[in-house]
Amino acid sequence: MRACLLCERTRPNTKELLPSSCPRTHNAGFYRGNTHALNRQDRAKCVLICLCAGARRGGMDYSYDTDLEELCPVCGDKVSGYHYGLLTCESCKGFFKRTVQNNKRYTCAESQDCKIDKTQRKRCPFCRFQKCLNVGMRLEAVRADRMRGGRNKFGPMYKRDRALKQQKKALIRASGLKMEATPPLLSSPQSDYSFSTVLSTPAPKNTHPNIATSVAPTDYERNLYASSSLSLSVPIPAHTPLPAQYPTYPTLPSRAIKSEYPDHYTSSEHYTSASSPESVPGYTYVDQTRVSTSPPLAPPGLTVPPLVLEFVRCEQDELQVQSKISAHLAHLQQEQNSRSVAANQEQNTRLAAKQERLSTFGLMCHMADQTLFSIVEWARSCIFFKELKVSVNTSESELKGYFVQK
DNA sequence: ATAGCCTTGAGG
DNA sequence: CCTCAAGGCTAT
Repeated sequence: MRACLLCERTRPNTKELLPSSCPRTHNAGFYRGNTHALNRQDRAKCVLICLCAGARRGGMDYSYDTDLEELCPVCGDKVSGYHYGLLTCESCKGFFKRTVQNNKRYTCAESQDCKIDKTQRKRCPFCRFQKCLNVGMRLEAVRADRMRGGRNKFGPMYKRDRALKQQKKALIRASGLKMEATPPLLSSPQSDYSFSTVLSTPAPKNTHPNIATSVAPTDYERNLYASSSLSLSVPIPAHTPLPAQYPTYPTLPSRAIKSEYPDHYTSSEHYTSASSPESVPGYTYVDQTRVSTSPPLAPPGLTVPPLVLEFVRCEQDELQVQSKISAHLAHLQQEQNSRSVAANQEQNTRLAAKQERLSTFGLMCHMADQTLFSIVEWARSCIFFKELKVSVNTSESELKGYFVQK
């Protein structure tokens, strides 16, 4: 018997139960030989329990890095780790795996807009799987060969996402300590920068017609899309905008990996004749390690300026932004495919070719627009934007009219 | 069918 | 050797 690395209570060195000390984690399965190697979620449980019992190891506080506040973007349940591209709960992980591995097809008895939350997630597998895809779960992360263990190509993405979240936490925690000592400078109702607040702030009801109206938003989603009161959000195609049963994603020529399941989830054959074989998209994986590095962590004791905190608060979750962009690009590509087919049907006349060029140019303009809107949205979500004075030459209504129009 | 727990194994 | 995200197993 040796002491637990975390709570210093005795533990067995073989796989046997030790129910009297740490009932949820000191049991079989959480050990590996003599190493007492807990994975993150188990460590989180153990730390939580041990903290509740007043345990500390070497005076160190283990209340950080529990991730317990994170909610599954599909059903709002507690996440258990990164699964198929993003942080999800264990049940949605299993559901997604079963669906893809067994090539399941579901139908919705209602109007494909069922609410998916922890208590109702079993009701409609169609809408649940739809939501899995919409929030960004990746089909290609399900292995066709069913090989266990190891790592996939999403590792760097998970790592970077985790690092970003840790940095946010560190900044927020640092600010929380400083904020306790000094009165808040900001008059915003969201001037509480505690971790739990940032992750699950109850937000105003989403007003965007394309976002989460067909699938009821969880707290997680409400937080994600809460930044804008005007309709500046990049729309997420929910159920109807995409022709396929489930959304499709664009293929990029480099660093693109395709789902190992060449199935109906990616195909649009049932819904449109516009798709050529090469237009049936795969799934794009962007190597996040190539993206420029994030600002460094705030050293302990450093006072973080409120402005920096405000920018951090406004920053959207990277994986969510990615999935939004992917979904939108898919929609654009679908439009383009339709136009291409229309052009072919006109026997490749010069007029059709010209139309094709124009549509491609239009697509590019559209993408540039969306990029600009995203930047504007980010800027608008800062409370400092609201404090800006409207210039003499431009009335506030004109400005707002511009943004609403966009 | 679901969901929680367990095993596996590449990569760090 | 450890981590953790895959797949597998199984009670419900």
